[in-house]
Amino acid sequence: MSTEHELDAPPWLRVESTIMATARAVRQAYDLRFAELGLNLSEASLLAYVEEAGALTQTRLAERRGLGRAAMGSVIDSLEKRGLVERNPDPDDRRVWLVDLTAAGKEMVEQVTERDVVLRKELRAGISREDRSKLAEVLVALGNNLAGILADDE
Amino acid sequence: MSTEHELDAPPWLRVESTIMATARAVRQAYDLRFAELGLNLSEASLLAYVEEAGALTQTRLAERRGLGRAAMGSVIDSLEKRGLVERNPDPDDRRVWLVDLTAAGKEMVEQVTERDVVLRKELRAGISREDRSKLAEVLVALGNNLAGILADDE
DNA sequence: GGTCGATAGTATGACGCCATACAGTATGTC
DNA sequence: GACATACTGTATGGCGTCATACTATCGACC
Repeated sequence: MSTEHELDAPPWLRVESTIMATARAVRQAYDLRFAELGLNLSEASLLAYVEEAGALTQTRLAERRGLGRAAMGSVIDSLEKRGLVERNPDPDDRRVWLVDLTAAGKEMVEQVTERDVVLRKELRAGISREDRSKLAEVLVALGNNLAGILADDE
Repeated sequence: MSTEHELDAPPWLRVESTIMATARAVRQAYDLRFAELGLNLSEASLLAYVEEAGALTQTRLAERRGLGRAAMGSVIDSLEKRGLVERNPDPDDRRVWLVDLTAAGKEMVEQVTERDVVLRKELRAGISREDRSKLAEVLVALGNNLAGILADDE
């Protein structure tokens, strides 16, 4: 099996490294495909998320998308500059912004989705549904172990 | 199945995001455990790799560890400053350095390996060998698809 | 109703990695 | 041998993310 060497290799060539390398490649591939739209992966995915979830505060968005609040703020900044997203005040809490799509943002989401569908099909080539399911399952288990380690050690 | 939502969720919550989040957590966990040694993951893994593979040029190291040459250079810089690694000239090629461990570096590798063994055991908790094997296999397949995409689009 | 601890968003500085451009060196060709 | 081409390592600037510290605001308790 071609992956056997991955598992029997010393730690530094192992699954952990493969995960990180794959993550970098995923980002590159999405960035490449979204470049025509003037977006990167973080921006495109936030647009699509807001369309689905509706207007949310920045902290909620950060939590759900797995980013820090500062990082989320800067993604929103750049989308706002391009007029794809707007910050609306929340009448009940003057600390927060409710981030929502503009009309231009809604149009952009369609472009993003089109490209995403194509890219995902290419990524899935030769990988069965069960394989993908298993991948997610094991990654989640790994993530849980990692969360425990990070929490325990403070 | 608890991961089902991952796969049926919109693209932005899917396997790709999980991969990237897991990659970040892996880095954090290793960085945390190596912090006592004054090392981060990149530095520790390079030390261990050099011990295994012997003295190599920076470009070879970069290729095998999946980094760019510039990034590899700066990892070596910081290890060299701490006296864990040394750059020796290659008598046959004045362009290159042969990067090798110092005596202090060899001692450090033992510390690194100890901690790595412990950490890997924790990471593997509840994940069978077949699961890990499958994980690597699917990640490699995904990586190949990604490499094709990145190459095709230039 | 004032005060105090929590929370939202922002500013700043750091890190790891990348891509590009550059100077020095090697190698193959005429 | 001279020259063009390829390759090594480094410098620089950019990107995305994080951690920390700060201000403004909320909510609860005296």
